[in-house]
Amino acid sequence: MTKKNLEEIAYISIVKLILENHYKPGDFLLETVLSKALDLSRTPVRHALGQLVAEGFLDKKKKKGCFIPAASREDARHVFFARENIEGLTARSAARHATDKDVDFLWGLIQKEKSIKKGFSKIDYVKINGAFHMGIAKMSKNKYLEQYCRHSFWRSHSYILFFDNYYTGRIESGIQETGPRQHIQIVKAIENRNGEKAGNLMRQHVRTTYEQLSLQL
Amino acid sequence: MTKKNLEEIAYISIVKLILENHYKPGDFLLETVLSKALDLSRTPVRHALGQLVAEGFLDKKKKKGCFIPAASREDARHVFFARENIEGLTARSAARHATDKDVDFLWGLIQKEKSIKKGFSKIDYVKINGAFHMGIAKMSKNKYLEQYCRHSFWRSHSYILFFDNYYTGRIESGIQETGPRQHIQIVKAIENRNGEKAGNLMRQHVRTTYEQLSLQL
DNA sequence: TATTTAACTTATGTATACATTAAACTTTTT
DNA sequence: AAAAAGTTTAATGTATACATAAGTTAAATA
Repeated sequence: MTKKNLEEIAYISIVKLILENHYKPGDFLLETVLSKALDLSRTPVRHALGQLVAEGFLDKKKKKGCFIPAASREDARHVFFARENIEGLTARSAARHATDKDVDFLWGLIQKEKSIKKGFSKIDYVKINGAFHMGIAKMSKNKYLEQYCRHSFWRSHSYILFFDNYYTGRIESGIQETGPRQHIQIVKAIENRNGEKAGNLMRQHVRTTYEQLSLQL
Repeated sequence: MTKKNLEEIAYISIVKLILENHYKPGDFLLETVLSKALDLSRTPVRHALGQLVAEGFLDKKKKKGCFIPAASREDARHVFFARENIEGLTARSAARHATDKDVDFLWGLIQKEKSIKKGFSKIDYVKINGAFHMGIAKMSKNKYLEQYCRHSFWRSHSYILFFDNYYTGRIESGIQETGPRQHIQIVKAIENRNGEKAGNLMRQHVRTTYEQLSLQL
């Protein structure tokens, strides 16, 4: 891996903080505070925050600072609607462009997912789930779809993280069962190079996620 | 309009330079050169370039600089594929959420478009076309779709601008005729709140644009 | 007391000097 | 002459001092 500069370190560190749920919607991420916390000067921190704003992961108030975007039922509906459709497209494309190696990679993730089910670790689950969805996005071999997919995936995920009883077993018939099962079906469709089916299953999968989540919103 | 700071001025100026076709794919946009040209310090210029990279409008080579992304037939296919599908979604959503005022706004653009047809000004055409597509994106009332739409629209547009005989009359039966005609049909579908039709027409419209463009790639 | 105005605070916004490094160039070595 | 090693250069990358303005608190006025 190519040596990282401070801007990249700042970016990664801030994303990590966000993903680890250090902030809630509306919270400010101050340059001054972050630069002290990360032991960097303001310059790379500011640059990283700028990226996150440009990418749409943070909002910004002029002369005031960057903050976690407001969460609302309506916004959640919008993200998931976008995500459902875009991931439908990426899955369809993936089925058409995936190599055998790509398919193997997905089966590997499924295995990992199964092995986690018992000793339930939320962090691992999020990681594997992310790898699954981003992996398929990548297999679409279309960098635009991949970009939009990454964005809507992580934006939607912030809801899942924020309402984090999603993963903690409070939902009895929830993600622990349906998620992995749907993942398997999607991989099967991709393996069979059945684009329409893969797309529809993925759409259904994202919608399921949304429906389970929206119960708690 | 709220007073702009230098970062915003830098951003707008650089976008303007790109849209006015000062660069071709592969060209570097150097901080030092731009800051001299725009009479700003490097700081806001650097920030603006960072935004454009984060948004995916520029690529970046570490320690080397930002540059206009490479153009290729394959990349064009990818952008237009993404754009066709996303704009299909925005148009469908727009038909469902547009107010009467929104529809009036679109008819207004159609009028302007017609009035331009004679004394043919490329700049005006690009502006109105942009307003049309972005207007519909906004009417989807979904900021995620709008964001992805804006991105794929402008990325695809860079092909149109680069191969700029697209607008200059070299294409006999080209955009001058089909574009406006298709725009009218789309607005009609939106006016009738027919989402499916609006979506399909928009997809068709984007595909037509691509097909006419790809003749020259 | 309510309301405007003024000062203050704090974090961003900006300029600039200096550090670093990818790539081009030059020299040396085989 | 080709390849390797060393040098230069030209741009980005970084730290920091200072400028500015949004938001807040305090004072003055009606």
